[in-house]
Amino acid sequence: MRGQAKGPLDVSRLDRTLISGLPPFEGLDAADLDTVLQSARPLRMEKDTAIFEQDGEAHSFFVLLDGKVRVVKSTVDGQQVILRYIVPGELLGIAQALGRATYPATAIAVVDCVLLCWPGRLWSQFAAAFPAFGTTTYKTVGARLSDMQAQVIEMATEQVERRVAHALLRLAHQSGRKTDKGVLIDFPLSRQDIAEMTGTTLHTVSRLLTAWEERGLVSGGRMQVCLTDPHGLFVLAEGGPGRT
Amino acid sequence: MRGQAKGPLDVSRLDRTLISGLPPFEGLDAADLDTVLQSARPLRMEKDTAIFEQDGEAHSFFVLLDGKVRVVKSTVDGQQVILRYIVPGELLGIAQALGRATYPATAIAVVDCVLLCWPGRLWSQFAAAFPAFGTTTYKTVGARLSDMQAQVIEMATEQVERRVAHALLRLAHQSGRKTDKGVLIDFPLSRQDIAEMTGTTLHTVSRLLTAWEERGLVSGGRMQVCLTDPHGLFVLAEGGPGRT
DNA sequence: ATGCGACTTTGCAGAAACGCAAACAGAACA
DNA sequence: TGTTCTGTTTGCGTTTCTGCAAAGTCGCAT
Repeated sequence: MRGQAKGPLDVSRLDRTLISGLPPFEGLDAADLDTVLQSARPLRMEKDTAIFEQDGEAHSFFVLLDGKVRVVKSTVDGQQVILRYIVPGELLGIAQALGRATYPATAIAVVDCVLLCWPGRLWSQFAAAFPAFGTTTYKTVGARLSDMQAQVIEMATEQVERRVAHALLRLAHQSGRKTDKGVLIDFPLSRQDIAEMTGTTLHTVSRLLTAWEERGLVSGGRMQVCLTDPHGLFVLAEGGPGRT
Repeated sequence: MRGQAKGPLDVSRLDRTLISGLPPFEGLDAADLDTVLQSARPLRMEKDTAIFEQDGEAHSFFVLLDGKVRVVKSTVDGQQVILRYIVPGELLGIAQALGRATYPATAIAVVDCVLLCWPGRLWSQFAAAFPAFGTTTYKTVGARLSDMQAQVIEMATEQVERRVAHALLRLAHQSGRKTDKGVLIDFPLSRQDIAEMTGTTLHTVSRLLTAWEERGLVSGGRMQVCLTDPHGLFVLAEGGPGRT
């Protein structure tokens, strides 16, 4: 079992410092945190396993402590769309907060992950007992609504090249790690994944990335993307003139 | 001043029956409704005027009592995208509920409208005093998040013809009126509007509609669309075989 | 070391949709 | 009753992007 010796992340004994810094629990004092933790259950998910599935009964909600999670929705005819990536500290599976009985999407561990998990019925209790928790959750939902609206607008008004550039910049911003080569997107990411984020095909993504690599904007690799010139990519993503 | 003699919609004296049946106020008793109404201000908006503007200070939230409202977002370079249409009984401008200080989009009266309006700071008071109000609001937000996700998926996976068909079916479902010719979309709707809902151009929409008219699926008119064969359109929107 | 499976690249043909431009139609207004 | 303005149609050339096919590459397991 790997991921066991992951530095400070020992969930064998739930300590309030695990969650004390996280946005959803901001404004809760030590006693509150302990209460919350008492009903929490730690959870390890291996890479490429599903944390919950679209249309499955929404039995629990989660906080991601470590790792990366991909939120995917599938169409009836089997196509997939990646709605967002979740990074440590974020809530996921909060169907309850929205009055839903089933999960609207599937969540998949992109790497080995550590989460905390609560029974869904506790959500309303937490929200009632700790107003700050409810408030920040709803802010999160509001932020996700904003994100989705932004994505709709992007897909409606921008063409593929810029959409892909934007997607990479967002990922780099969210999960980028500075290296000597540039900003590396810090989890395995295939061309297919990028295609599913931007509503295009892996072919087009591949062509774009090779073109960009020739222009020195990115450097690739199998399941791996590194932005060698983030600013150049930004110029391309915003109104910059196309290729000259 | 038109719209004045609009049947039962007399807002000169605010009566609790104005809002008693509406989803956001479900579960409030007569006294609660009166309390809510005491701080409400009725508002008439003429056709084509803005109820609130994108990035403007979120001073108020609203309930639409009569009319139709278009929610629009503009990009930096002036392109517009129609995010949704609001029908009577729905809340709008609930930026406060999401912890936002400014409106994320512009709302425009598509026809002459009647609304109720409350100062934004009252939102949290209402939510605290009338839990049902808060809960249903959040369900609304959740539903809108779902809608947006669905739209992202649609734009990512379906091509223009189907997107337009879906958009028309949604509008017909939301605001359709049965006539002898079929289901008429009950407010002025230009080709350009349809284009802005679906992320395409008015040219393409026009071409599609004429093609459909020839196949007997819709019948057009200036600022007006009528679905003469909703089921045929549905078949086209879902996986049905393209033109034979 | 070798073979398998996955991810990736690349070429080419063709479809989908755009962009421009011009003509057209209908409503509103004077 | 004309005139203007806004919305609509339509043709044509062009770009963008897809879809398919085939080959290449890399990591991993045996």
